[in-house]
Amino acid sequence: MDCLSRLRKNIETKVAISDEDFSKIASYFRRQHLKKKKDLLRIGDTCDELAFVCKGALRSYSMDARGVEHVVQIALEDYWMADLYSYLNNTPSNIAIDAIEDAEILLIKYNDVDTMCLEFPSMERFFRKLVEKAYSATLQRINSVKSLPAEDRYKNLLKNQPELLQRIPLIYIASYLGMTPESLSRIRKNV
Amino acid sequence: MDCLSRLRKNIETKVAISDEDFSKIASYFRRQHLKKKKDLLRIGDTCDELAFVCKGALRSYSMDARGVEHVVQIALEDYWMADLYSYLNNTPSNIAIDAIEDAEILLIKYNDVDTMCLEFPSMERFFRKLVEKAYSATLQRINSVKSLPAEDRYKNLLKNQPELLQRIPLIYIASYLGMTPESLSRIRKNV
DNA sequence: TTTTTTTCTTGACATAGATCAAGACAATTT
DNA sequence: AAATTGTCTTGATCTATGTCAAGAAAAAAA
Repeated sequence: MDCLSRLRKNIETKVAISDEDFSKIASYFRRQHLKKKKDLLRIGDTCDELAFVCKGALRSYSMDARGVEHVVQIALEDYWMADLYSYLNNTPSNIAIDAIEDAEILLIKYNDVDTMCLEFPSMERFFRKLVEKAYSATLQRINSVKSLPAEDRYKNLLKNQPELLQRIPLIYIASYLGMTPESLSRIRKNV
Repeated sequence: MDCLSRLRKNIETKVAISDEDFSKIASYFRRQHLKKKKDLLRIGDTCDELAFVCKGALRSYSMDARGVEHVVQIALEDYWMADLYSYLNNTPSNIAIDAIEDAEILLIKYNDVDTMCLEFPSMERFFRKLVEKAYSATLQRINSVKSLPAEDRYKNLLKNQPELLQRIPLIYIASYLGMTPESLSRIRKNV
């Protein structure tokens, strides 16, 4: 399936749109290919775009005082990725975004999101619902990082997002789950 | 300041509204008093309302397998609180919400949020921006729980939300920060 | 005020998970 | 195919933070 069809399908999981509206909506996006390991956003840059993953995988990560990377999010097909914090607060980003598989993405400027949402109220609704869902999932994740031992966090991922474990190197998964690769390896041996 | 004025001011930090529209918007909300320690939502119930705090303080928390409470969020005046996850997935809530200070709140049914947003596009925009901000803050929080030692998490809270430390018992703060009261006490002794 | 309950502190000890190190694979690149 | 780089595993050890216990202080209830 091509990039724009995926986008349309993704939007239509939440709101209905006409062919005519969709073609105008689509024109706000630009397509980009991102080779594995290439950056979409560097730490220190200001993020002003939102990415929709059509193919491949992106990850966002921060770096702590000792230079250790911490994976914040992993986005496979049909997921959206950005550093909202950097944009909303107009501050340099403290996270980076890169591709962990060759990726096809659609990009839209945040300013254009706002414009588009005024032009198409159903897109305003779409983004509200999209962010609501992402927000609620992230609160669940905070809760799991704080209240579950490493093994349970791994088991939950296995149950809820098995595809990640099949596609993404364990070093990234470990970091996403908030543990070291060594710990994850030992946990997997026991499960 | 009365409850509805606070609500209006909160909305107007993000979008403009006329007197006429606001009075219709206000009519979607109902006011409630919640005494300290009283529940707004119990674990296992389905959450179908969104709360705006006019006065006092709410907290949401989960309970782990051993019966230990984990504070997910603390909401002082002008903050919104709900278990979005329960509503969006129509599942029994795995978090509870109660008052940690006597509270005045405004409640609105989620279904009414959707209706209201169709009637007033600026409210759709308001909620999109509200949730965007909450989402980005929550991602930052995940990152801090995963990448910072307990002492740094405490220092960040001290810098960013000093009011919490003045008003809220440290047992809740500790849990919110993802540590035990004992650890927080020792950290505070050293800072 | 007195009593009861809740919150906070401190010490002794335990432990989940981190760190360090080294080797085995696996996947890219040349 | 060989060389290089990236990923995964395993063992030995360490450490930040948790757990348990007990008392002090503060707040709420009687």
